[in-house]
Amino acid sequence: MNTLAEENYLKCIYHLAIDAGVVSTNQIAASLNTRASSVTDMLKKLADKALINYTRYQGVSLTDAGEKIAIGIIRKHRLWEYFLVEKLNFKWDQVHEMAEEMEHISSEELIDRLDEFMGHPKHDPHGDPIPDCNGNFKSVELKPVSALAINQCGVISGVRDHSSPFLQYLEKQQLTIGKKVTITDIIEYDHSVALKTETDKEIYISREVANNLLISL
Amino acid sequence: MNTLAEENYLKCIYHLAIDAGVVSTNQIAASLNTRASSVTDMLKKLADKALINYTRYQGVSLTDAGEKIAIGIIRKHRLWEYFLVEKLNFKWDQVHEMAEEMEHISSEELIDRLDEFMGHPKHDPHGDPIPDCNGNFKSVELKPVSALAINQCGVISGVRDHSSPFLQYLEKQQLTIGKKVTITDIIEYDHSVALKTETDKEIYISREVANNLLISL
DNA sequence: TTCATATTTTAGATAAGTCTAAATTTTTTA
DNA sequence: TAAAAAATTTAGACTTATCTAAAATATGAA
Ligand SMILES: [Mn+2]
Ligand SMILES: [Mn+2]
Ligand SMILES: [Mn+2]
Ligand SMILES: [Mn+2]
Repeated sequence: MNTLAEENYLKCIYHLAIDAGVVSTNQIAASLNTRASSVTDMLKKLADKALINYTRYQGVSLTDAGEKIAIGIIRKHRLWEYFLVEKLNFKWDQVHEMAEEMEHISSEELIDRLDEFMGHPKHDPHGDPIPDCNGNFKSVELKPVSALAINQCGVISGVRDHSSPFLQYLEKQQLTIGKKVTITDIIEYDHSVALKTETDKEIYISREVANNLLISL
Repeated sequence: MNTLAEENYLKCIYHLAIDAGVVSTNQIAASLNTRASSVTDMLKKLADKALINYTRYQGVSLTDAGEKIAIGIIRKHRLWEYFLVEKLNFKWDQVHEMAEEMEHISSEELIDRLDEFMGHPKHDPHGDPIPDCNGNFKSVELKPVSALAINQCGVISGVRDHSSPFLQYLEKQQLTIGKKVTITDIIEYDHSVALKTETDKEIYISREVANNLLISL
């Protein structure tokens, strides 16, 4: 099978390609905290294994085989995150690093049984969709709070920033996945936003937070 | 922390030292399916880290620090095996290889919460004791069936051979952990043994099986 | 006790994954 | 469109963990 490093590169390329399509060497290097020269070395190896489409200086994309592997790893990552939160009572800001290790446990049968044990969850603790055992998942179009207008309402369904400080902040504000919110005000001056929760509590968030908090309408 | 290879060496030395005290280079090489020269290289590294006591040509033993790490890995291995059998419904012959990977997941908090989630089990699916979060466990003195006399009885509490074929065979014979058995006959000619279960079913096992099936009296 | 054999260590290579520094190619800017 | 800047690749080196072959040490049988 594939090494841990190869799996991490494939997953990284998959995530970067969601916005960009073709992914550059420097993007990968930045995302994996490594050097561009190291990335080039690995790209050659992945291209030899037919997991990416790669032409020198032109960036890369995943082949179908590469994408399948990447989605498999993401499935494992998200299922383990769900397990850690739902069964072991970790907070949503504590699980990512552990899942980074657990996503490389190789057994497919293990992950399928874990999936079944937890009742085939559709979303991980951060609202991201969990691919099924065939790699299928539907991604709902989400909008950042910053893209909404006054009086629009929706359900908190995802985050753009997965960092611990951001997630902890959201939890303290009770802005967690599944909560229904309505935009009550948008301050022109600094683009900060006022929200109302179901319990009519009013919460003010900065433009930065509004950019990273995703809503389904 | 320690690399995966280092952890595997420490665990291996721990297991070999249970019988022998001091462990030889060749024993480790045989157990890890590697070459004596590779073992020597690693022993130097582990000695530098003060995890083993090592003098050239004289074999090795674990230091307290090394033993603590080894027991921690064994704790993880056995807890994951328990999880796989009790929560994910794997058979006892299917879990060892998966646990070999999972025992290297680093988080201590994860394993402590897993332990709690499962109600602090005392033994893994093969009857081996699970160390607690301080590394403590009591190992009961077990005897192979081959060491018992006619009419002696006891409870199946462990196995010496953890291979899939052996465990599958035992399961088919319903000779599983916790079953109470009584020796009804010992054939002088080939040292095979006849056992009686609680349900008065009579089972004949070879000397080899009798050697690998452990009983607590 | 001595020598043949077994065990262990050393020497020198290899592969994976990473790095720095230099060379090359592409892109931008003037 | 030609130089400057940025991006990418190549060259060569390092670390970890492995290997084979040769050398060193220990062991045990005569
Ligand atoms: Mn994550
Ligand atoms: Mn997640
Ligand atoms: Mn095991
Ligand atoms: Mn076990």
